[in-house]
Amino acid sequence: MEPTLDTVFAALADPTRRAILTMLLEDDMAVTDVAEPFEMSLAAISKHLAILTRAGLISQEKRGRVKWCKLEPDALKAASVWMQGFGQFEPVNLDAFEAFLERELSAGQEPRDSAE
Amino acid sequence: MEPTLDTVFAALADPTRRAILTMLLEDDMAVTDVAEPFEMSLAAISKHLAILTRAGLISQEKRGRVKWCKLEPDALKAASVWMQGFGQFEPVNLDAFEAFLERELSAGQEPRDSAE
DNA sequence: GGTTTGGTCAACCATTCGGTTGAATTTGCC
DNA sequence: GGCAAATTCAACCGAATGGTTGACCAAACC
Repeated sequence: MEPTLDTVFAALADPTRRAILTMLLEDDMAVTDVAEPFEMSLAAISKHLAILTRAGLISQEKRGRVKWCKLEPDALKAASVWMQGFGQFEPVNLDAFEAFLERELSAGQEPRDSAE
Repeated sequence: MEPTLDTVFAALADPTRRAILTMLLEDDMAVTDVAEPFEMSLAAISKHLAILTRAGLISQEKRGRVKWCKLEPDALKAASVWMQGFGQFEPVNLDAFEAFLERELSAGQEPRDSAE
C-alpha cells in the first residue's frame, strides 16, 4: 500500500497515531520509547507504526537491534493541499501555492502521487 | 458524535466521501443527485452523507420531500491547522515558499518592510 | 385515493480495525 | 555459549466499516 489520500487520512483518524506523530515532532524515537507513554501493548504500537509507515508519515530505520522512527512531514502535503481547496479560511492564495508546489515537486525528488 | 479530528479525518479517508465533498464545492445538491454518478445504492450514499454530517463537513436541510446537502468548509479548519503544525518542518521548502511569496507580493503591491 | 418520488431504516454480510497474548527472531552483553 | 532486550509475527477477538436488499414513511402528482 502506498501513500495516498486514503491511507494518509485513515492514518490520521486515530488519536494514538496522531499522538505518536506529535511525539516524533520533537525528535526521532525508538519503538519502545514511542510505546512507553501508552497503556497498550508494544505489539499494538508496532502495528500503529506500520500504518504510519505505509501512509508515508514516518520512516523506520533499524540500527543495531533498535528501530528508529522518524517523522516524514512531506507526506502531509498532498492531503493538506486537498483540504485547502475547500476553505476560504486559509490566508495563503491557494492557486499560487499549488503552482508553487508543482514547480517545486517537478524540480525535486520522486513524483508524489496525487491519489485520485 | 461531534466534529472532532477523529471524525473529520475518518470521514475524509473514504474516496466516495471526498468525491461528494468535491461535488458540493460547486453547489448544494439533493441526496438523489449526489448519488447519481456513483455505482452504489442510494442507501449507501445516504450513509456516507450521515457520516459527513456527523463530522460537520456538510449540513442537510429538508425542503419538501427533498433533502439538500450543503458543504460546511469550516469543519476542515481544525484539521487543517493541526496538519500545518507539521508542515512547518521543512526549512528548505519553507524558505523557497517564502521567497516565492515575496516575489508574488512585490509584483502585486507595494513591497512591505521585513516579512519577519 | 392511489401511485410515484425522495430518502431513511433495519437486518444482514464480508472485511477491516484496534486490541490482546504468546511464540519467534535478531541483536547486544557478559 | 547463554541470556536479556527490542521488535515483529501469528492467531485470535469484538467492534466498526462499507456495502447490499427490502420494507417503510412522507411529500407530491394525477
